[in-house]
Amino acid sequence: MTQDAILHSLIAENLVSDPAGARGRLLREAARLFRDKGYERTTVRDLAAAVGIQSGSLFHHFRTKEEILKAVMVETIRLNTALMQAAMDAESTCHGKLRALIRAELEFINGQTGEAMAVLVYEWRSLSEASRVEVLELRDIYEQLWLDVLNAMKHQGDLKAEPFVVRRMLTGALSWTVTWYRPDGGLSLDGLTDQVIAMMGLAE
Amino acid sequence: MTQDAILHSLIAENLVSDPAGARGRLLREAARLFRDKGYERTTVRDLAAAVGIQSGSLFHHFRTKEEILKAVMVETIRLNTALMQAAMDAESTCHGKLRALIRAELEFINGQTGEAMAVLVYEWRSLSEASRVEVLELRDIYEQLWLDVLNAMKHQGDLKAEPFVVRRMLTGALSWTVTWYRPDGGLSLDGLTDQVIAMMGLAE
DNA sequence: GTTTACAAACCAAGCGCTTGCTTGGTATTG
DNA sequence: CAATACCAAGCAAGCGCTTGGTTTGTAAAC
Repeated sequence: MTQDAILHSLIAENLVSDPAGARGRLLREAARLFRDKGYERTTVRDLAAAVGIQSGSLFHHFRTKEEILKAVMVETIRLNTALMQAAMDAESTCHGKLRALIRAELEFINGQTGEAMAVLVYEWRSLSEASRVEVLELRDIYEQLWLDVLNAMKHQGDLKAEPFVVRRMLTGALSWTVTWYRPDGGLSLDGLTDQVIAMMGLAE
Repeated sequence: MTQDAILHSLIAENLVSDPAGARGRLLREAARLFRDKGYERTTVRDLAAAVGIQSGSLFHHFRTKEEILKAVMVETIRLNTALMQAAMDAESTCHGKLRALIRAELEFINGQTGEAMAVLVYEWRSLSEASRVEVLELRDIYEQLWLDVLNAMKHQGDLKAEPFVVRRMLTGALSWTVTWYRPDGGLSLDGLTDQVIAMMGLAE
């Protein structure tokens, strides 16, 4: 299944919004604004202007501003979990799977869904308690993909540190790339993935 | 020089505020509130209430709310740069220096200055352009300490990846610990430092 | 050792503005 | 001809910050 096929099957199941639709376009703009200015600094007037409607009209699509934030996060996790699962399944060895996970997450963070990923990582404080629970449940599924691979590597002796610590370190390290890495610079995404593998002393 | 001696010499030079004074106490509470709720969600009324004064009285000490944020950041960098320099100077080998840097940064993030460090890392978007320049200048000094050590290790062959990439990965990984690591749990700060070294394949 | 002078620290009140959101009505679409 | 999508206007609340006046700490003057 191609990335595009995965996206469209999720759209068909109503798990993510069609980026071409009104709702999808709003979520895309919202992600960009939330990342650039932060959720609190982004006003409903900003959001409305970004898609060319009046601020009041937003509330036909979402009951509250926070619901927009939650939707950005939920849809992003759903899509990226599916994409990541597919990327991992294509590999046979643990080493290959780990590389696929790192590569995929770097792509999420620095590619098309980058705005939304940054929001997911850095704006969870702005979620209400209820929304937080909902988002965390989805995140646990995503995280389990990582832990399964890292645990296997630990058993094989390829990994010296504790898997859950390593995953958390990688979460921080990879998400932080959004603040400094530019895909159009001298370092490609594959090159960046190589650097992470090398930093972990796993290069062949 | 002990950590306490370093702190007091900086206070004497008027580079950081005495934590016992009115200004110091406010900055401490501000750091806590900014970390817990974010800068935007924290109101001047929150800040004033935290130190037991009226909101308007804040503006005798700081001209704007943003000046409070800047002060938290600037004073934190100044203190931590001095502490880190001292921790590094106490080591002779590159490996020892790197461990000291990692250990020190983990301490900054998860210790007493933890609130302020989290603000420094995650709230820079709320700074005005002018303040940002000022803070970045101080940060460059701090970062150079890391790069010097990592460059030396690269030359010695202990490090396979690019120093500037490694530093940025470590920045993300270490600062992210604030979201999950609890010093009173089963893992000590030294243990956590060991995990980082092990993850980099540098354990002996 | 009391008085006087003065600045720093603070309070009570509130101004002007922006915020998220509501309302009542009008196009547009199937 | 209903449902959906939207607009124009604005409300109530909360925001950063200002203002005019009072308390408090301190140190010289008597």
